[in-house]
Amino acid sequence: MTSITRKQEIINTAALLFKEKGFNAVSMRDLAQEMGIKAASIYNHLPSKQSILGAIIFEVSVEFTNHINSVFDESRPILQKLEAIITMHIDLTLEKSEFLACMNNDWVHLNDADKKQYIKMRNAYEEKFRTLLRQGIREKALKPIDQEIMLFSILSTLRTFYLWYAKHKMLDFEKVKRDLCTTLLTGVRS
Amino acid sequence: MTSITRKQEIINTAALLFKEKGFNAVSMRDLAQEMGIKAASIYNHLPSKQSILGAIIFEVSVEFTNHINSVFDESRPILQKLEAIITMHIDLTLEKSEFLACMNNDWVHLNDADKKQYIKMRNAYEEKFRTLLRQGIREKALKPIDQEIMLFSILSTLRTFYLWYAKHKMLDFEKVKRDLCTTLLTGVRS
DNA sequence: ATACAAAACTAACAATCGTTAGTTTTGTGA
DNA sequence: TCACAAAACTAACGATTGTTAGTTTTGTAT
Repeated sequence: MTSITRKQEIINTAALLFKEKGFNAVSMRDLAQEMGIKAASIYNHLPSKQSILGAIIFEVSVEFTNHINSVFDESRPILQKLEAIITMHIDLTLEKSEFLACMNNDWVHLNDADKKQYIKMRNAYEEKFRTLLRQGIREKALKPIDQEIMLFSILSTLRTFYLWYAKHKMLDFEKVKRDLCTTLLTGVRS
Repeated sequence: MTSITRKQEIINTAALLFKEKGFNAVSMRDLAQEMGIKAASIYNHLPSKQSILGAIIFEVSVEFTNHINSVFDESRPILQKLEAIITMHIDLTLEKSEFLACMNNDWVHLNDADKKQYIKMRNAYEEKFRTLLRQGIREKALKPIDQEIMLFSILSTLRTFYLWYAKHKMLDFEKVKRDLCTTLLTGVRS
């Protein structure tokens, strides 16, 4: 199975380059050079440039979907569920920050079919999140604030966490997790 | 002065297109077509494609810099200053969301000189923000949480607020402002 | 009506893009 | 050693890119 490995190598390298320059600013020749081969050789492993982007994005978006679904179905207090989701975002950021960056910035450049599916998955994810927030408000665990603003505020922080991670090379992972949970859930004001 | 007006028209149109497809996915011919002219005609008003991007980005980044500087120098309680900054971000999002989108997504594609200057301004902005947070912690107005996490959490929400605004056509502006301040400062937990 | 500048045009350039076809090299198992 | 597949290569294609040069149209003030 050296083929799958080679294919995955290309995808990983592409994610790295896409993160730094953006999908459209990276040519197949750039990617090939980074791999130490010629551009045409890439097509022995993958059918198109857009398919590489698709592979990158779905690799993480599927993970997000699976994780929120399993958390959603557990029977735990709301606040613990929210903490679990936040932790999951942080974990994924640590191990696949380039993939997350691509997903955030370059999903617009997916082909029509992939884009449609991605948006569908993202909407489903947000809907699960919204449901949890609604439940939290109903149970008086959360403030009666507009759920959309809550959702947006938390998600935008989690989604761009990879930018922050790139700068601060994560000294104490457990403290970061704790502080971020505190900030997002109970705010900064004392 | 119809020249300045025409130039600004091109810049505004470019911001709109760049927001939707990204800098590299918009050709000069795309932009020209949107203006109802030919690509070459654009060069009567602006020297290059990158200069358009520069004009867009510095138009807003200068505004951000000026506003935080004036808030910084006022003598008001910390929490009021933070609220003023949040409000400023919301206001700028309302009136110039395309410009903000370009700044967030496409600053990487500035030419070297412009990019250097942009990063410098952004760092200065963040440093002022950090100083305010530090002061807030010292005065016990804010929780003794890692300042970098506070800074990142608040800024990432404010910076991507334009994404949210695009979806929810802002029914009650004052309520949105209030709820966002509450969420960012005191959190969602009741 | 004339003069002049603003702003559009046509035509083309060199470079680069994603991709294909066909061929050669490399590595592995029988 | 032979066969075969994996994975690289060369060469080229048609399209598109940002940009330039030179020319014509449009609008305005005298």
